[in-house]
Amino acid sequence: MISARVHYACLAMLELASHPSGDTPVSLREISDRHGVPGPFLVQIFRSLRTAGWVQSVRGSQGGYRLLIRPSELSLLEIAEVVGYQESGNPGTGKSTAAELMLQEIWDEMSQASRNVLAGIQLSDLAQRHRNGEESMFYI
Amino acid sequence: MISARVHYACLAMLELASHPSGDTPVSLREISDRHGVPGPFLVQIFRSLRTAGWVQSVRGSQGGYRLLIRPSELSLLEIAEVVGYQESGNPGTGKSTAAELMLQEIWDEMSQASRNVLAGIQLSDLAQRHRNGEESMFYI
DNA sequence: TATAAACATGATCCATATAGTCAAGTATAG
DNA sequence: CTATACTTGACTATATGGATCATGTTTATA
Repeated sequence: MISARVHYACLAMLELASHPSGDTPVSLREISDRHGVPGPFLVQIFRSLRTAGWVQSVRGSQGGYRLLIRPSELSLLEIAEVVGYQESGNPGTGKSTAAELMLQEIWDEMSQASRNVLAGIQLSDLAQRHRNGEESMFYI
Repeated sequence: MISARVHYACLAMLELASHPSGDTPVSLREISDRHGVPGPFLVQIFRSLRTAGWVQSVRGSQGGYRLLIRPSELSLLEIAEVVGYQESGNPGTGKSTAAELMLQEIWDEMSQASRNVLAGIQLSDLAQRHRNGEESMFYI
């Protein structure tokens, strides 16, 4: 359902958001080591994050990435989408029986339901929850 | 998001549910022709539906399939699952950072949200909606 | 009883997307 | 000037889903 790409991307952004800003940037190596993320794969993901303008790359020794955007202004849905969440719409796009259209509406509704979950969680929520251990504090 | 398999399966069950019971069974050919469903693919799908015990096959000439279950007792989620909706769980199953577990919960919640949509629609709802043209009458 | 209509079963193929890799290059701290 | 680390672009491999084929079995009906 959720691709590894999206999973890693959110993990990475959370890592950046949890890092004291103004400090030395976070290297891919750190993220790659801390969680089991395959190194070169992270590179691909960060390319997308950088294109989106959310992170800044610092080249050279002691380089890495810094967060550019306020974590409260970025939802998980936005992150997921920028690394390729659900490019291709649902099936059946093209034919058209009454029955098929009806089903199509349902698939859309479904898709919307899951997107709403992601849309409702900001990166800042994630970071806060992370700091406070594992207590569930989204819907308070 | 929704596979063609699931789409076709729901379409097929709707077709059976819309057919006067006690009448001659519905042949795969009819379904295949009416909507653009590739013939031999339907065979695969009906194998699952039959194994689930929801349809009865009638072999020989004039054969086809009959619905065995009450449409009000079957949800779209059940149909989707029997033809292989979301066998494999979300990614990350195996590792375990605090951050990863936290994300995992979110993916699960997401998955649950979409499943709830399907779980909330019975085959009978679908059939009724189909009869009454295209008016939305799910949440009344 | 012969034949055509249909389902039954199992194997197989192909296209696409995703996960993951490689290599050559550039920038920068120390 | 060297090690570290990002940049870019191409590339491979594996799994999944979609779709097909071939062969066999059952049964209505002419």
